[in-house]
Amino acid sequence: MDYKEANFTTKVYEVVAQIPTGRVMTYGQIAALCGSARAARIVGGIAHYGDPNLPWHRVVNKNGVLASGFPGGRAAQAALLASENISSDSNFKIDVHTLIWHPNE
DNA sequence: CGAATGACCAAGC
DNA sequence: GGCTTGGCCATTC
Repeated sequence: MDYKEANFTTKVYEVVAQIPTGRVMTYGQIAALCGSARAARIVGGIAHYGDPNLPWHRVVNKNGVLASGFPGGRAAQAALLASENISSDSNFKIDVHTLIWHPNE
């Protein structure tokens, strides 16, 4: 992919699409990578109105808990995560210390 | 084009 | 310690 000339939404698509299996990212992290550290809500908005083919199930909030408005509920998202060896607890919370990934590692 | 929304975050009570 | 309020900023109607 090319470098600049990308709108916020386009960058979010790229970032989310590049999250490796078995890893997750936070909305704030993605927003910061896209140029607006405070635009975490926008990432969520894109997730709702944007491309449904992207692995949004790998995106969680800063607390390490699965998002709320996921189609089918958090149980559906947890099931997808379980398919990728990501374990979530009874509160749909994941291990932020281990599973959070960032592209520069 | 203007106003409202939103899958969040941080601070306050 | 958990719940409520306000602010953020791009996208959508």
